[in-house]
Amino acid sequence: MRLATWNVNSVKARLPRLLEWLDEAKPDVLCLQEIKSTTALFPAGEVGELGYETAAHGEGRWNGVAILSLVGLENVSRGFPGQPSYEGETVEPALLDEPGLRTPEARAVGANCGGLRVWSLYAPNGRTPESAHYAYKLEWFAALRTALAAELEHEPQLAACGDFNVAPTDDDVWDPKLFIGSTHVTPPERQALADLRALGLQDVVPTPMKGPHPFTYWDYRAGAFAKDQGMRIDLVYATAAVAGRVDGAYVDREARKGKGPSDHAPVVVDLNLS
DNA sequence: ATGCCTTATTTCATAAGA
Repeated sequence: MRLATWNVNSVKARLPRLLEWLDEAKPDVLCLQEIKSTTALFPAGEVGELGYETAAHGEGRWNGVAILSLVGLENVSRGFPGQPSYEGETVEPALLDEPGLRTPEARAVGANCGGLRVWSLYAPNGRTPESAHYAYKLEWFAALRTALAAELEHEPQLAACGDFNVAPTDDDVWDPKLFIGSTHVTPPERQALADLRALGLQDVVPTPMKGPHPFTYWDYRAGAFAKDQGMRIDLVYATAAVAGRVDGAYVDREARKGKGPSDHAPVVVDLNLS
């Protein structure tokens, strides 16, 4: 089974490249993040022509996740139990009773695909360590840990894939000195990843294909991709039963090149599942 | 040090991303 995860930064803007990539890489299961589309407007018909079933979970302008599968798509979960809503200082108290405002953001969708329990996850950015968004990010990870712990009681083959918005180590950012004081590298964020690994999930580190670091994200600005000034924040966290069946894993940096790319590259994991 | 790009939207300006 070929499993992949890709933050596409708008499925609408990326649709030609998504279809091209599906046709070329032929993942059996693809987790998408930042679809920036409603569930209804996801181009399920277009990917369906390539044989993919779709489980989309979107909200419109921001966020949004999906799973595409050639090998079945069952027990779809939109969001996870206990997933927090953002209730930061930017929400007017008088609006807190508005329907929808406190609905959890579309940051998680799960499904069973060909014997594998798959999650497509888009962690909150956090903005700055002082921000309410940062506290929300840590709450989100804590709730995710609880939800995954419950599933792991009965799902030995599970892969939590997506844009975790945390670089696990200093080797996962192009210049650690420049990230001092920034989100994505703080000890509490890295501890949140360690807490997920403590559930028995293993970080499936991909091969970079070029250069020493398997970065998965490069800023659009300042020629960051050409200078390989990136970060590894798109991760596949797999149970031992899955991680022990990895035949290979790589970052498809070709997908970051050319006209109209996402700022993230896909991570591809080949599994030899029983 | 923001914002050297890019996206979507209550669009010709803003919010957000990481």
